[in-house]
Amino acid sequence: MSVKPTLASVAKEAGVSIPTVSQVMRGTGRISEQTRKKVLQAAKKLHYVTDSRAAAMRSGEYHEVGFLINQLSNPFNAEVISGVVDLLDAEGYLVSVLDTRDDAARQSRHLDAFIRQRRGGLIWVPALQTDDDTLAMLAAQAVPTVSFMRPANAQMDYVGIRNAEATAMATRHLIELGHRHIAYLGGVGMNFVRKQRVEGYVHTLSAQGLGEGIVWQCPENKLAGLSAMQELMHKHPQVTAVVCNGDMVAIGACLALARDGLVAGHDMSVIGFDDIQDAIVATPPLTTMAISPKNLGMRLARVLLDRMRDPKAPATATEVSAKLVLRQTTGVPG
Amino acid sequence: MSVKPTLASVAKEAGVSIPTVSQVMRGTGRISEQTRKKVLQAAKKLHYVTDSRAAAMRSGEYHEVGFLINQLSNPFNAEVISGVVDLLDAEGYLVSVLDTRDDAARQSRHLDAFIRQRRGGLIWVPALQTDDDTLAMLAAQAVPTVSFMRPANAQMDYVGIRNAEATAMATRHLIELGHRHIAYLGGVGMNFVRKQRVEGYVHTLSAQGLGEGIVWQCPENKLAGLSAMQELMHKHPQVTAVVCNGDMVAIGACLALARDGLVAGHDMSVIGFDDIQDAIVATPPLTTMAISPKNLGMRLARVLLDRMRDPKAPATATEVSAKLVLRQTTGVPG
DNA sequence: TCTTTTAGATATATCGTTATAGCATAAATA
DNA sequence: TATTTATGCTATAACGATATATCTAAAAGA
Repeated sequence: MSVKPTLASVAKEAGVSIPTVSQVMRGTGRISEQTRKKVLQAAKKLHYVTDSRAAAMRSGEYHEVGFLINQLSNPFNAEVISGVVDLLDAEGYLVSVLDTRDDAARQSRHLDAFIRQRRGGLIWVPALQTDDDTLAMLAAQAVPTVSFMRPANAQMDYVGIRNAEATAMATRHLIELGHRHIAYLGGVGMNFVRKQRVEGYVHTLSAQGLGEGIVWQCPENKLAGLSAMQELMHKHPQVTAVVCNGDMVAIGACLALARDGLVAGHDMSVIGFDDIQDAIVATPPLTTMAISPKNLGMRLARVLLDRMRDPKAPATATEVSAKLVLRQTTGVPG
Repeated sequence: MSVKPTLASVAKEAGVSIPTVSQVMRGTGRISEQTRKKVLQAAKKLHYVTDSRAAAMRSGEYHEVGFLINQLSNPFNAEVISGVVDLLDAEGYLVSVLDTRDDAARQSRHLDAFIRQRRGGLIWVPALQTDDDTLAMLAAQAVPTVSFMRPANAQMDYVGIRNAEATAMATRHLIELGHRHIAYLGGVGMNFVRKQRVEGYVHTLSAQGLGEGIVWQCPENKLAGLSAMQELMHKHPQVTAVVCNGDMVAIGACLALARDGLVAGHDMSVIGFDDIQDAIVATPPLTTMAISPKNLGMRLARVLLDRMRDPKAPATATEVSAKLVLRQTTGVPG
């Protein structure tokens, strides 16, 4: 294997100076057609590729952004990422994804490494337990940053979901179907998103005089949803409907029903959140609060682009609404 | 927002020279305890974080690696990634994930951007239609690279799966159960992985005098698996068992059966590949050729580490075996 | 013919680090 | 006391690129 090609080696190969090569590569300055060809040929021969870190160091222009996500294995997130990448890719940015797994220590390490790389911008879902030191560090670095799902503070752009509105809508839907004992299932701890969602659920219940509700925890995956639903049914047999924190949990809940020979939408109503691809092929197909993850991702990307172009503009907060998508897991109480 | 802190600003704050700060930050050289404290305090106050690009440029040491994956939304890949990250994170490397979506043009753009960043290492699943130019470019850059799933060429390390062995095992299992009309379902085009898997299937069939088999294409997701299975059953009603290219397709196939009121493992045997988490909670639970994705990821990481430590060592090829995990989607012909 | 303009290239400084060598001052040795 | 050695810090050059200024030769104008 040869050594990495640099401007210097290309310049030598083409018999010109280093700045000349630099100008040819970027299409700036006054260069004769003859020299241009000579340089391009040499660059091609040596497989020259610009060292963007060295370039960025001098020019101050960064075309790399990072995306710190809290759970890479969640298909909803994967689709958001694809939306972000689609738009930023078209604008000439490289998007690198890092998985924090919602662990503050891991996030801190990743964030440190990210800052060390001096990328152009950052999108992140602040991990649970994110401490003030981390926020102070991030602010000190002056990196254009957008918070996703969970707002970090008022000085930082934020893109998220109207969570309370969505769960209120879901709960209302179940009440209108005639349900009186509705539980909330999913999510762990009282993080921002879950707090909002639970609030929307609780407020709607109490506004209708249906008590304080039943709130049940579980991690965001199918297996956890399955066993949580089993426990819930055992402890609270009067429940006839559940609002779920996410589709994975909702699908898990439906699996629990199926194991007991029950049918979702008939014996028990289940409503999800996210509208992941699995929701459509689930049996029965899942009624859910739909977010278009791809659009959400593109919105995120646009906010980040705006921030990078104008670092001094006031911070923005963007919230998108969820839409109730009726499929077959909700119905009148059986 | 303040300007980004540098060694120079910390040096000024602490009243010492730039090299002194550099030495304190890295714990090298001879520094008095007094100066050390002074510098650390100044660094903390300004939230100084090393610019790793500038550092790497001088020292030649890179602690960032990239992972170009062909499908981020596939949970199997997500688990492989988590294995890679776990090990490399512990060794002080930052892993950035890029999604090529198996598109050669997108891969080419990402690879270019990656090379421009001069990272320390690369793991990639060469996209379908990867051209020789791309390989030549990569070779010219002298970046430690490991190919995953699909070998790029003999000069490059490779970590993958014993595909033919696995599908042969799967096919043999079905034959032993008494099946005589076994189809192969899933995958698109004749890429390396699919070719090997189909070969394992075809050889086993013909060795048993069961003809050439039926090979059916479809993308690696549940919905595609569902409709492909419907078509397959319509065109080839004699088929009683299918070997699938992946669990997503297998689960989709089971959904197709359920829609027709059929039961996998009884009316039709289905065997998957990967053993993703969904395989366990599928109804019925999926029989599959299991790979431990996390271990695979850690293996990958170790090969990359070895390569980075010794760039001149001969290229290695590592293949892991799949294990038949019996659940409920295979049984005697109904 | 002499000056001015312009095209086409290059010299030089710089970005934020690290590596190497060097230079004081204090301590240890002869 | 003179010399060596160790300690603690700094000057300088480099990494690979870009920005700015400069320089030469040819073309255009006076």
